[in-house]
Amino acid sequence: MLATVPRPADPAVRERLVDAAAHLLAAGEEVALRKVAAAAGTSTMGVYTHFDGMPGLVHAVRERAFGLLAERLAALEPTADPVADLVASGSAYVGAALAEPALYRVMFDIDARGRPPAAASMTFAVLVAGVERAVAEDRLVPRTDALAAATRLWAMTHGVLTLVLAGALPRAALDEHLPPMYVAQLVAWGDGPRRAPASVRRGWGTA
Amino acid sequence: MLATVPRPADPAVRERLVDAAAHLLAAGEEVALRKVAAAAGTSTMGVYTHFDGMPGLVHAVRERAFGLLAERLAALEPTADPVADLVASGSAYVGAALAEPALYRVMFDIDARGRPPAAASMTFAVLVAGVERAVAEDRLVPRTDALAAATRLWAMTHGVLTLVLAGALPRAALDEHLPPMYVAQLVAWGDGPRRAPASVRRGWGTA
DNA sequence: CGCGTTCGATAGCAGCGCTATGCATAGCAC
DNA sequence: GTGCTATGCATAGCGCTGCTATCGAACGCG
Repeated sequence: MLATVPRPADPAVRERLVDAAAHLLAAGEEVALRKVAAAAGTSTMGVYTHFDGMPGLVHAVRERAFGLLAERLAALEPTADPVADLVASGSAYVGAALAEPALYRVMFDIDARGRPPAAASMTFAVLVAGVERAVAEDRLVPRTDALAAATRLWAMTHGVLTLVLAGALPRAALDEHLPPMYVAQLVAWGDGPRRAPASVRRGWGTA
Repeated sequence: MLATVPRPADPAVRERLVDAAAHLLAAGEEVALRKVAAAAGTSTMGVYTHFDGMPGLVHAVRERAFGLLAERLAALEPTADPVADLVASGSAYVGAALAEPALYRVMFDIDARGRPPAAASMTFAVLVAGVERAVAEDRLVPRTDALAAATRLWAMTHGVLTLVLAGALPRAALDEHLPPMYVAQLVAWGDGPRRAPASVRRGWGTA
């Protein structure tokens, strides 16, 4: 039958391709097949042996970006105040996006049909853990589970961020709106639970 | 000097080009120069005489899309409850985006260097008017001006929406998260004003 | 009517992602 | 060590992209 063993692909080439793509992205240049290959010191075929064409390469870049973001968030030192820590986490998230806007765009590219990379859930897990800690210390509005609260914080941050990156809102909107949004969303300043009226509760997505 | 008058460009061609582009977008097909020109029954040059190349055509499509969205929102009949009207407005916004996801993507394409089209501010103005009405009837959290509240509602909706469109959140997230987010953000269920602690107030965007 | 000016059609260019082909090489059998 | 095989990687080419140079035709005015 099959007697011999295939020649292994060079992992360094793969690494260099992802590096090159990320570098082009950070430099604001277009991430094109020939450019990436040239910058990685290889030929265009490497993108097809190591990845599944350009979409595969971009997916790898997103994977790495989410991994780095998760590390960055997990590296934040927790303080005595879990709510302040959530805010710091959000601030770090925004800071990372502003530092490399093109990378953030690719990470959440709406056209990316492929499901978000595995590392994305790791990033989200960091946020959920922070919310759970705040819940454990009774700092949040009751009746809101950690997963839902984390999702909402994420969506709010992402919403303001993308509008700023798209130029629809000025950069100052981040400082102006995100803090009060966070507060209104999750912090209970000593008062009780609230319920939404029925008119607010239905008719959003699936009609 | 100049004695004669230039031959006028046919406005119908321009119209047909925008139509064709929007139709391709709605059909999920790629909006390519030759496809648009063929669908509009003209040549590729029309895109350069009526617009400034493909980016210009796309800009025109966004302009039209924002205009239609503004009309759609303004057409909602106001009820006695301004807060419920705001919710209905948000629901209509989400419905429009879900009906034509590709169009919504183009409208808020983060790569669009050109500033958002003029019609976008008209769409936003409808939302601001709704919030102002709620403010006038004392239905909102005090200390929040209408412009800021409208911006936050917009950002929240846009955030959840884009995450859903990107596949990062299930479609059910719209129904699950947006209503409580709206409520937490703007409705005062009979209690007083709140203030964010200093730790939450700084360090977001511009550090 | 004739003129000037612009529209819009055609052809070609550089670049894109992708694939078919060819060669060199890494690993196993002996 | 030697031969074989399967794979990684390089090259060339295809069909497509947006864009531009060129040119004939249509229009409005004097």
